Amino acid sequence: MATLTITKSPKSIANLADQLKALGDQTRMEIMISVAASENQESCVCDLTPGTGLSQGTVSHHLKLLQDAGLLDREQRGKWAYFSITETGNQLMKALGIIKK
Amino acid sequence: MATLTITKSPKSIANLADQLKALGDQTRMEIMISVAASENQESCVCDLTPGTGLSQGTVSHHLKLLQDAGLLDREQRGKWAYFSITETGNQLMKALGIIKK
DNA sequence: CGCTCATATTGATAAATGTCAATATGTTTA
DNA sequence: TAAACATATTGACATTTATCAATATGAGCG
Repeated sequence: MATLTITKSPKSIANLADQLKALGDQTRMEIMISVAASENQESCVCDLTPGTGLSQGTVSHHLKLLQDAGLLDREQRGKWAYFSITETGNQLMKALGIIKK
Repeated sequence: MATLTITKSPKSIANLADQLKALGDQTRMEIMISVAASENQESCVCDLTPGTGLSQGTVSHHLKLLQDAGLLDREQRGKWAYFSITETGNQLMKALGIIKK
């Protein structure tokens, strides 16, 4: 027998695979980092769009994917939609060593 | 400024995104776990195929993707090709809490 | 209320991905 | 060397994905 132990249930494995799928994309990874690195750990679409070189609609689409994966939260404040890293997202980014502390 | 620190270079970020993309798939995640959990942390295609419910060719394809992402090593021994988790793959699986120790 | 601004959605399109069946490659064995 | 076995590759196909331009939605403001 192997000395290691599988620590996750099939369900959480599937869930994790979904999260990794969301993060396993250059654009979305950059978005997550950008949000994490921004003031108050939150950004609106208008802040995120320029850095990607993509259209506003496309960025909105990626944000939705990250949101669906449970990695980003969305909050509407006035005209702006603010996206912030969820606790899940934070844990994942930390576990991967992308962000520290 | 955010209190957190981005700890990776753009290049290693891209590299990590590639690894996550490889792991962010139910089938490939199961393959990785299966390899990790197997005797000597290695498996041949014939051992891995039945569990997936997929054709031999398809499993071979997924194994190649995992290999290309640097998560699996391949070693030919006689007629069999043995796949084992690379150090990189091991670190990633541990970081994600999929395997322990 | 009508305008403007920020974001979301839609429809279209091209590219990437997952899959299989069939075939090719490479290795051992008779 | 021929046959058998394990794996890889190829070609085809359906599905998913990334993307944009255009349009819709929704919120504040004049």
